[in-house]
Amino acid sequence: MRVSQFFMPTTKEAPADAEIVSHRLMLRAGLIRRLAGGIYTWLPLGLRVVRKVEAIVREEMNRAGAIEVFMPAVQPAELWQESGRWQKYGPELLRLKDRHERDFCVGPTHEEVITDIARREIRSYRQLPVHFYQVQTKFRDEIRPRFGVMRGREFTMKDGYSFHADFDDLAREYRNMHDTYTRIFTRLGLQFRAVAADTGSIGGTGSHEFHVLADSGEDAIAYCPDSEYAANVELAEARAPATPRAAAREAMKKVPTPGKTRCEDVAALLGLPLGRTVKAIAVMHDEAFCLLLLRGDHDLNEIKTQKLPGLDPFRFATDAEIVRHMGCKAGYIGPVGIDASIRVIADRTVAAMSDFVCGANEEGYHLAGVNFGRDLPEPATVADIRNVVAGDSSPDGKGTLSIVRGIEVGHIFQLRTRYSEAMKATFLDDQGKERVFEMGCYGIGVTRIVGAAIEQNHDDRGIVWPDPIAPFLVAIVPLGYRRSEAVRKMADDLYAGLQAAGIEVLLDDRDERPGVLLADVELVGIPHRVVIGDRGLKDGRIEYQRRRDAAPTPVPAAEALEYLTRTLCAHS
RNA sequence: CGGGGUGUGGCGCAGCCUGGUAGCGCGCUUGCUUUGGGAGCAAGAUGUCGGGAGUUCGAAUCUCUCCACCCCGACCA
Repeated sequence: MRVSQFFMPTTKEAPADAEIVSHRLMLRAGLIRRLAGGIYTWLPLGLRVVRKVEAIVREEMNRAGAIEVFMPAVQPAELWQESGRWQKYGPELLRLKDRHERDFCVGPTHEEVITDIARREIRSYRQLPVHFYQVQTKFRDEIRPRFGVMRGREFTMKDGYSFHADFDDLAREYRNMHDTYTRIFTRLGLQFRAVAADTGSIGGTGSHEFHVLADSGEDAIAYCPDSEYAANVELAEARAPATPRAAAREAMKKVPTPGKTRCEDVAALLGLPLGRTVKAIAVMHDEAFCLLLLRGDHDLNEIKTQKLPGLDPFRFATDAEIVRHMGCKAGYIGPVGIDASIRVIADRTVAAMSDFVCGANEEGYHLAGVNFGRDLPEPATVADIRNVVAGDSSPDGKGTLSIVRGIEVGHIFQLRTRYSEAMKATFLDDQGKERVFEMGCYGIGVTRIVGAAIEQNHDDRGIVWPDPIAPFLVAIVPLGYRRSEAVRKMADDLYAGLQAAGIEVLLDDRDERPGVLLADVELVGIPHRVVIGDRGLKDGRIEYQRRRDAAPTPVPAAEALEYLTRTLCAHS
C-alpha cells in the first residue's frame, strides 16, 4: 500500500478526553474515530489490525473443531423473556420496537439465539457434541463507556457456544477451549495469563478469564510465581493465617482519638502498624444490620461477602442506620460491647488477631489491646471476606501471591444447563430419554484486544505492534521520494519486490519532510522499517530498523530485498 | 442515578469574573525557499461561540432551561 493512496490521518495532538495511552494513540495514529459515546468508526489502518486479530481467532477456532455461524444482531424479545433475561439484564440491554410495536433488543450476547437454534435443529445425541461460534458486533449500553475501544458500547466479539450430551464432554471441550485460547493469545504476541474467575451472573460452574497484562488494566489478578495458581482477585481465596492467634498480652484500654476516623490515622496516632487495627464495616441485608470485621490494611471483597448465607444481597449501611444500631457515628464503631443481636462476621485474618485496635463505639475514642474471648465474644462467623494482597500465601499452598493488573480479553464458562433448561432445549440420549443440553460458552473481545495490545506495546513515540497483528509488517520510508530519482527507484523496486514475496508493506511516498515521515511510521507502530535516503545510497546502503531497535542496521542496497525477505519471513 | 466539570474553526486552547460583536497554536489552501527527526517566509480560507428562551441599546460573556460530552461516586468506620 502506498500512503499517498491510503487513508492514515495521524495527528500531533489527541482530544483532551482520551484518558489512557491506547486510546490516545489509536486516535493519533488514525485507527479509530469516535461517533458517539463508546461507539467508534474503524479507519483503514485500525481495521487492518482488527482483521488480523479476527483471522487468528478464526484459524484457531476452526482448528479446534468449532464451526462458524453468523447470528442476527437484532433479536426478538420473546427469546429473552423465555430465558428470563428480558427482566434481569437491566438497562445495559438496548431495547427497541419495530413498526408493529414488537419488542426487540440489540444483542449483547447470543446464548438465547444459539440455544433456540440448537433446540430446533439438534434432536439426537448422535449430533453432539457441536460448537458454533461467530465474530459479531455486540451492543452493551454501558453506564460509563470509557477508554475508547476498551470499554465501548458497541464492539466486536468472538462468541462460541458448545452443546454436549453430558458434563464430562463439556469439561473436555472446556479444556480444549482453554488450550485454544492459550494458543490464540500466544499467536497474537501478547503477554497474558489465564486466571480462575467468578462465574458472575451468567451462572454455571467453571470459569476462566484470559487477561492481557497491563498496568492500566481494570482487573487485579493474583498469581503465584512458584506454581500454576492464578485467579481474579474477585475470586482468589485468602487463606487463614498459618500461625494461630497469639495469647493476649495487653489489657484493653480506651484511647482518645479525636477526629481520627480512618484506620490509617488511628494507627499513625498510636504509633502502631496498620496491621494491628481492625475496621468494622456496617452492612444491611434487608433490615438486618451486620458488622464485617477486616484488618485495617485489608479491603473488603464484596463478591465473596455476597456469597455468605444471609448476605445475598447486602448493601452498605447509611450513616443514620449506623447511629441507630450502634449508638455511635461512623468512624468510631467497633465490635466490643455491642448488642448481642448484631451479627458479627470476622475475616479469617481478624479472627487470628490479638491485642488489636478498634473503634470504641464512642465518638473520639478507640480501644487498644482488644482480644476475642476476653473483651468480646468470639465472632459468630469467621469467613474469607477480603481481597488477597501481595505476599499472601497461595491457596494451593505452594508459595506466596503476587498481584498484577490485567485487561480481560477472553472468558470461558461452563454454562451447564442454565439456558437449555429455561428454554427447554433437549435431545434424545442413547437410551431414547429426553435430556437437556450441557452447554459451554466462550468469548473473546476482538476489538478490546486491539486496545489491550497497545497498552502492552507502546513507547513515548507511539504504538509498537507485535508482528502478528501489525497493520503492515514493514514500512519503506524514502527520504525525498519526490526529489531523488535514485531514492524513488530504490523504494519502488523494494516495494515491488516485497509485495511479490507476499509481505505486507507500506510505502510512504508522501512529499513530506523526513521528520514527519519518521514520526508517523513510529506513531502508527509498523514493526519493521526501511529508510532509504540519498545519503546512504551514495555509499550503496539503506537502513533497516525494528520498531524497538535503538539504532538502524545498514544493509547494502543491492542485497536489500534478499535481506529483508529473509528477515521478515522469519518474523511472520 | 447522584456529585463535579467542560462545550469557542478539523484538533488543542485563550477570551467569560469586570457585556461593546472573536483570538492564539497546530492543521488546511496558494506561492517561493527548504529537505536525514514533526521547516521558514508571505498571502489566504474556515466560527449559527452546544441548542432555546430571557435581561440589555448591545450577550461568547449575565439569568433560566434543555442537550451533549468528560471525570468521580460502597466503604476504607
